[in-house]
Amino acid sequence: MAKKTKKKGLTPRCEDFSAWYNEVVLQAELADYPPVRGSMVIRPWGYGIWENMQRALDDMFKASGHQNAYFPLLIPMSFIEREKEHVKGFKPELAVVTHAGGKELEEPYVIRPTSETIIYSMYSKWVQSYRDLPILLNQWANVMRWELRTRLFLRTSEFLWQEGHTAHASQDEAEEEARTILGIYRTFMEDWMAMPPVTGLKTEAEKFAGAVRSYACEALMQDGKALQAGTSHMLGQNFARQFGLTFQSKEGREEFAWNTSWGVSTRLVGGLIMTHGDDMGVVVPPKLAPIQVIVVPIARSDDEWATVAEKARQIVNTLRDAGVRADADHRRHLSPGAKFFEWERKGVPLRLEVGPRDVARGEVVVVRRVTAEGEARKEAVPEARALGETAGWLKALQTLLLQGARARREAGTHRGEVSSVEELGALLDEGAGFVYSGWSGDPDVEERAKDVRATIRLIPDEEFRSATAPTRCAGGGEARTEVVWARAY
RNA sequence: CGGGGCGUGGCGCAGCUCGGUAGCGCGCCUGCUUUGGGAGCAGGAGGUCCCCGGUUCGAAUCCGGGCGCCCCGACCA
Repeated sequence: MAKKTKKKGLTPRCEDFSAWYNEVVLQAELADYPPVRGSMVIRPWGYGIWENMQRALDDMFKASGHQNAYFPLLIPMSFIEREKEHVKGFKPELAVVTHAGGKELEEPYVIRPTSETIIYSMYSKWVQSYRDLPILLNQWANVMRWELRTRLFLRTSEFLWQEGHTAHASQDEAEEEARTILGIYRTFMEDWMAMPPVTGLKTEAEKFAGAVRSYACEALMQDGKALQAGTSHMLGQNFARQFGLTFQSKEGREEFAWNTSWGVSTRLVGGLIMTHGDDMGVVVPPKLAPIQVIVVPIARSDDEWATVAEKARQIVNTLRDAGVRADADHRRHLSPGAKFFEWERKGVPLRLEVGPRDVARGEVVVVRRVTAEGEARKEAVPEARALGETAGWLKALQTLLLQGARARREAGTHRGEVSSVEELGALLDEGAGFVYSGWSGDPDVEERAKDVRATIRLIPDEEFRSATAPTRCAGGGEARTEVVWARAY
């Protein structure tokens, strides 16, 4: 059996993480390559995960006072060009529509790489007075950034995301909004994805093009690389100035509004894979799994099949009534073993096996996709108990995944004095993921750190900072702040 | 954008050096037997060999040109 597993299994993560990732995405049927370079088809299993992410996030946005809206795919080129830093950041990766209706357009349209410009131009129409503020909108959309090097979910030319865009009457309020959203992202990543990020502020070099400040969630993947998983920007009045987004204040003065924008994308699916996946395949946290419990009937004769299939249906119905996303695999042309492998590859958290023996004994065999230390992977339990405890098992699995990811993040975090770029590079070479160090604030250090492929991921928020602040700097100079270094996706 | 690799049934590949009937594994279809960790046997379907041009009696194979994709590095959610 070991031989067979080896033959049909995935490239082990320790051997080639990148190959493992590509294989797992294809073999778990999360996504596939379409005939268009750099883009992807998200298959039902992958899209199901994304839909669950969307639902959770959407609920959180709504609960915090945001509404959804939709803005156009095409943006006049002149809009993108209006904010100086913004255009600098995006110009190289724009896809431009120059022809339509059989004619060359007078002004080309860009396919949105992000929607700040068109949205704030609309806000300027809608806002006259401070009474019209704040505007708290979000849109679920696709965007396009012409990427040179792409990877399924992690970086594709077209991707799906949500982009929130808000306008406020004061800087404080905008600042608070940006921080609130960062908190929502963090909560979502921890509670739903079981992917605990570090949060903080981006450096000038790493911030969003056009923003005053960018905040981000950075998660540590199993291979020790950091993934920027969500960003929230305080845009100041940069866009408001360019698009005439003004309002009359209580005092009667005309003022520019303060904006924020924030987003997470289908990249999160990639993060999920690289956080929890193992050499058998994907592991989907129960709260995001399109199918939480897969019931596999096992039978020899047609008679047996009739019995177990009926039992499987009953179990599925009972679980569904209890709010569990359950399904049964009634395909008869596949052996049970083949089904086991398939659903494990796809990362379904729990499997219930129902064979003639089990039915006779009033039992089912429960199999966990991941187990805690000392916990049985497979056990036969009375059917009634299984049905009663499924919700609890799923909850425990969710917790277990978060604990595991937390432990890996801690194990991959290096704290202590780092006094040179070379030392930083050595630490990363030795397997460190997040390296905390002091920083002088000099962008030149960031430039030099590129030699060891390291970037400052964040100036971490208070709770992530080291107990004793570092005194030395990764790149020389006086330590003014603590930063988190990593090699990043 | 630089470097590397690859384009041959749905997928993974061999064949190419040395030109001559297009092959293997998996998958797929049919039938029978199976089913508690990737089922077995028998029969069967399925190909503009990436494209264009050249050489040749004859090109998957040799020559020229193009296109596409994947992987590794610099920039980016």
